[in-house]
Amino acid sequence: MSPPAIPPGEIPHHQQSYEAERFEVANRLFFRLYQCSNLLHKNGTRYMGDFGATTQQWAVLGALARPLVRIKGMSVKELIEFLLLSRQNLTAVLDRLEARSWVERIKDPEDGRSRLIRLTDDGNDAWLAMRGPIETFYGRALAPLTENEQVQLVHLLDRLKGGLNAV
Amino acid sequence: MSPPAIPPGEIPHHQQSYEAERFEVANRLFFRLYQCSNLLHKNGTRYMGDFGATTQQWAVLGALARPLVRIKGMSVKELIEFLLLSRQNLTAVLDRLEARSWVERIKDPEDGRSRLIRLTDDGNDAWLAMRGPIETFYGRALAPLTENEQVQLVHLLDRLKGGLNAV
DNA sequence: TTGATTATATCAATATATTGATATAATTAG
DNA sequence: CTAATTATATCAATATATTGATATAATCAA
Repeated sequence: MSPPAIPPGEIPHHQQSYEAERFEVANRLFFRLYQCSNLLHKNGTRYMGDFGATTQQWAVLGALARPLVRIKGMSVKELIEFLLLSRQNLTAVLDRLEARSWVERIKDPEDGRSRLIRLTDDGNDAWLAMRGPIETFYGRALAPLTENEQVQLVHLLDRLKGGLNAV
Repeated sequence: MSPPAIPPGEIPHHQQSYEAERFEVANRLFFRLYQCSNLLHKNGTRYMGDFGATTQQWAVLGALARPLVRIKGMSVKELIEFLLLSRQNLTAVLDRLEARSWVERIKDPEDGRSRLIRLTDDGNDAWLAMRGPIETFYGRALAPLTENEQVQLVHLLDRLKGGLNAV
């Protein structure tokens, strides 16, 4: 038997549905990402209620609380590249954190143009106090996933981040 | 040989590092989610530049363009539960979409209190035109993942959504 | 029918979040 | 030394995004 003729310029039916299926998977993937992000910010901020903090401030404090950064601080440019948000937006978040005395802007001894953002002692205390609710949040949010699945999800999100960055 | 004695009230060292490792995985997972979400909105909106639309409007149009919804429309309440954002926020997004004549609010024949949000013909045309850039965006963003990995990621995000919803 | 509930809308306050334009100061390259 | 670059900041406009309080109209339960 010879294969069925395909009219020129027309996409075979099985290939059309293949393309459609690929789109459906991608669409579902990004919509789930969208939903998870909405829930992360909505419920995450709720968990930070006792501190009057938001998930954005949580992210900044978390970045600055890392062992090596805790002492040296981090430049605005580094924070922007790490958190992936705009300079103007980060400035506003830092202003609020500075107004609460949770972070301070100090001069970079190695580059006069640069200013280093550093956690204050108050900011460090706040971060340590937040760790409790954050651990509870993590535990509950990740309850449906095994430890292996969590590691796997981190790897996949890592790759997705690379793709989204190069888009 | 007897096992080493563990001082009461003190957590054994190997268990401490286990807990710390668990937290690290969770922390990395949610930070990757945070970064991916930032990139999705930042670059996604850039891809919608020709239409002057945002990722939020993209999400709403996508929800309303689905086969069964296209004709009947969707109540505000259903949209809120689907998109997982606040009523006040959705109202503002719908106001902008209505001002552009991309959606319309019609009375629900089955419930006088409810109003159905429906895509207009203009809105449907806009959505169809957006499909091109969206497919390009999806293709590039998912380039680092195999088809199997994409399906797997959808499943894992599905579970994560469940956890985040119950948190 | 009265009363509670439900669906939506609106107003206000606050915090993100983007792009674009402009400004200042410090470093670096020529 | 001069000029270009770099790092940050600021102002403006617009679009999300939240909670809380208030209002209106329709449905539903008693």
